[in-house]
Amino acid sequence: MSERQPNLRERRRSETRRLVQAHAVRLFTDHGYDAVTVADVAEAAGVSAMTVYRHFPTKEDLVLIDQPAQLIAERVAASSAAQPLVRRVGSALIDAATNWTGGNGDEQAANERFLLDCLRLMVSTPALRARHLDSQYALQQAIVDALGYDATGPDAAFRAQAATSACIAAMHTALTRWVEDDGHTKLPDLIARALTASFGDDAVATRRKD
Amino acid sequence: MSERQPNLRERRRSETRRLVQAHAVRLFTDHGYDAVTVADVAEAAGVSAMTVYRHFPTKEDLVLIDQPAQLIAERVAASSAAQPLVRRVGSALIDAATNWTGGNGDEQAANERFLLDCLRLMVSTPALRARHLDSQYALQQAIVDALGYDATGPDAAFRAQAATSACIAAMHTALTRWVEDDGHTKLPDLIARALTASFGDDAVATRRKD
DNA sequence: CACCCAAGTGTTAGTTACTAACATGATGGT
DNA sequence: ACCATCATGTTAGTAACTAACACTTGGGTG
Repeated sequence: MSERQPNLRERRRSETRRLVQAHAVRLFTDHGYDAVTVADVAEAAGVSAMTVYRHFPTKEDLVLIDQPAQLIAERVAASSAAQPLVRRVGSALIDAATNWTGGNGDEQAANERFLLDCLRLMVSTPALRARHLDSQYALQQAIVDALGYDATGPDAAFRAQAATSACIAAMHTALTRWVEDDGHTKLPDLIARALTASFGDDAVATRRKD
Repeated sequence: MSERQPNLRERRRSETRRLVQAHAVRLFTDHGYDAVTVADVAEAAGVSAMTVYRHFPTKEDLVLIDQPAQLIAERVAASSAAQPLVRRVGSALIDAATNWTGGNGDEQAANERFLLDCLRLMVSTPALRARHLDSQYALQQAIVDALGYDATGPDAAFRAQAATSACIAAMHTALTRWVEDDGHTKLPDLIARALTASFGDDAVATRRKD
């Protein structure tokens, strides 16, 4: 909390970015993603269409959320290589989700509501769903790199790819359910249940059986 | 092989469709998906741009392949409900892949080469990869329906969703590897290996332990 | 065989996402 | 006080689609 010295320019920039995105999600939610043009969003936010594109490369990016891929990858890399693959990845995913949705401030609650709005759109709109799935594909690559099985041979790398993709798919199912429940169920719990349903009890139960 | 009585119109129609798609995949492979316009494809195929859109709703559909979702769903529905979820789904996927890539005629070999070209584009082009992942999402819904766990309660349905999505993700990893190997390794074997890496030996070994 | 309907195709005009290039006004350091 | 830089606006252009209308041709019907 010490590098709090953003320029006026930077503050303005991130503020318009936030404004544009907020108006976009609201309009998309109210009238449907396809029925709202980028020009509409720009007008609602009081900027030009070009400014929207300067902040968000595509219309889809107005809704897509950056998952903390960096954070997840770090946790995976830090995990013990002695554990089975699915547990290494699964634990990292649960861990990251805890830090992601946790917190109980006022701002945090608003953030979570916004996040749920975005995810609702992502699940229901084909174009957004497709892009979101592809971004999880990128997350998969980051995790596989962090696992460090590339050098062990092509077969080990293949197994790492397979196990990681399966874990992420289970997490995606949990995410979908989380949205359907409007965020009432705790996300980490949902992920743990999804992993258990896919890989069995021993893939998740980190508390016993060290 | 007995309902061979297609109209001349229908034959012409499917022939132009095939022609357009073949030229499209060739051009995309040679110059890159983004560098080729729909007008280019139309010109190469000797038709108007409008005709291309009449056969393929979007440019992406020129490359996307219909996976035999119907076939897979039927096999899942026919499998014994006593088996664990991942084995029910996994066996169906392996089974379907066997019937899909099998065969050894001349036409079959050409089909497989075309299929590999399409998949290569799907893996390397972001827009196509995203759409492909979304189509597998649709496959997931079909499989979950076929599993028949919807009526058993919301928790069972959630477990079915999770396990199915994980299986499909593993299959997708196998598909990607298959493309990288240019189809040299047998696809069913790759799927089996991916499933084993994710879920352990007992998820696949159908030969012993009935 | 003549007739007519419908299907496949072409043409044109329009919308929308997105890009490139240049102009302008404000910010921030010197 | 001065100037470079950055955020933004404006304009013009490309390409993926869509809608509407006209034309040709295969195919069934009298």
